[in-house]
Amino acid sequence: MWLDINPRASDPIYLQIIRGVKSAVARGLLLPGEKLSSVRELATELAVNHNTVARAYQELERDKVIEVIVGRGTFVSLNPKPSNIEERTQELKDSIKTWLIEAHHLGLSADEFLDMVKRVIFEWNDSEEVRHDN
Amino acid sequence: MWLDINPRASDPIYLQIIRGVKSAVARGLLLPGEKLSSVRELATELAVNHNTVARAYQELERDKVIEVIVGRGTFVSLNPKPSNIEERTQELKDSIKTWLIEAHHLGLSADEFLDMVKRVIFEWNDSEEVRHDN
Amino acid sequence: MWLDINPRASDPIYLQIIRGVKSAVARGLLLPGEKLSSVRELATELAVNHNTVARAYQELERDKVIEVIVGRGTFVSLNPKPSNIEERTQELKDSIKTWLIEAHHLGLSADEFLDMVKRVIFEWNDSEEVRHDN
Amino acid sequence: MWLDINPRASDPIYLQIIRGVKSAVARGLLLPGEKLSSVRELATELAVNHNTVARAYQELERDKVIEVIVGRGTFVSLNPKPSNIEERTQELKDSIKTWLIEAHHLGLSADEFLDMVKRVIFEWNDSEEVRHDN
DNA sequence: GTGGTCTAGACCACG
DNA sequence: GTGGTCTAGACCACT
Repeated sequence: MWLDINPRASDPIYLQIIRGVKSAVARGLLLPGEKLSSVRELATELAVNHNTVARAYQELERDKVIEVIVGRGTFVSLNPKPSNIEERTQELKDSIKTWLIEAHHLGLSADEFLDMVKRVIFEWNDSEEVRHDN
Repeated sequence: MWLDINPRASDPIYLQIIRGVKSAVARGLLLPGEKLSSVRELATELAVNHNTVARAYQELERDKVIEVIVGRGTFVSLNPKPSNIEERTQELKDSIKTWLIEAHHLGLSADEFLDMVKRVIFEWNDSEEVRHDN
Repeated sequence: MWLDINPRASDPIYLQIIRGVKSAVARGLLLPGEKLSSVRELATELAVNHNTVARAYQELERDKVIEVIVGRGTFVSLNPKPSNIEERTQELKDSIKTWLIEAHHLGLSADEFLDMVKRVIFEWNDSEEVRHDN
Repeated sequence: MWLDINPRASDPIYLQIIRGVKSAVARGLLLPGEKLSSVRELATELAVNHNTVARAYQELERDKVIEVIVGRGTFVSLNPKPSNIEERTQELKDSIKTWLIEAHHLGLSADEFLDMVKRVIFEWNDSEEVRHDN
């Protein structure tokens, strides 16, 4: 299973699902057009309430990451075009700034922080090409 | 005022205060040993309840960002030594990964993400030396 | 009820709750994975405000004694890993030293103090196996 | 100076003074009959408010650790007989139990806790004979 | 129903 | 005047 949920984590399960799906799409574990498990199937697999999965799917649809075709199911978008790019890019920058400050208080310089980012990207690339042909 | 709060933001006020103080310390707007506004003063300035400020101060003290001297007030730590460095460094990396995925879905490549990080750091450095001698 | 609180004691109620829970966990009255009373239930039982219980639970969670599963409740940690072990071990030693001095002024020699410690441990062991199989 | 105060510590200064004096007496740094600094002298030396020192002296007198002879000064008691021994012995036991539980949650067994107590006693004895003849 | 956050207002310990 | 604690009651997010 490419999705791994931790109910003990502090961030809400629906967010973990959203991130999990986004991650899988970004890494090519889920390909454009591919069908996702239904809400109830996924809820059973993950042992969570189906309302939780439904909420995650709704937000993913709003983000144009997935598409619902009524009567057919839910699919990974063929042309993912997130809607409010500007707003979310700003969020992204705010987050980076927050974490930069956090890093500072952890004793990391800006350069060390940058190195950490590079390392994360490297690890990410390293594990990316898992399934582009499956 | 170096701190400003948005009571309608989604993240809690006490967290905004914590981040604001950490940011001010990291940028030298608040110098080691400097006295902070008292709990009730700051509460009045920010128009929030004093318990909210108290909670923020307590968490900052646990993080060794600030120190309380009973009956005298609250001061920026002289030697800030955060305690759970390992754990929090891991959180930091997890966060970066999450935002890397988010960036991907915003149409940014890893390189573009890295550029954004560099830009944020640059802007940060640019505004850092605001008050080291004031 | 394995927890009882004295609202007129000098140490704060939330600390009494923390100690009570830690004690119950240490003695096996609360087993790993077991569900605790909800914040509001316990508040009612103890006749204290729910915020007071919430604060105690939050500190216990930071200490990894308990875990919160959102929407489900609060549970005794399966793998308790306190974080600041070194710092807190030092506090422990300082405390012992303080009490050793106190014992001296109560007319106890170091040996008698040690005997008292042994006795406390003995009484503790004696009551420990209360419910490992319940 | 045999007394060392840390205003940044979490426990109140007056308690630190009490403990400092008790410790000095227990170790023979202050001998029975010896004169203590006056309240105002000590307050100046320690750079604390004289009310704080006064409070500490009052409690030390109640504990029969020191004696005030009006017009002459304050002296270490010749026959130290603390008053409410039973009550305070119970406090002592409660404290030990609290710290035993704390040790448990720090991953220490009862035996390791006992070893720690022995070590503290040993270190104490090691530094005790500093000034019995001065 | 679960915990998390916030307000308003009160009291206490400390310096 | 400083922070620490507590209550009563409210609203929100999550499952």
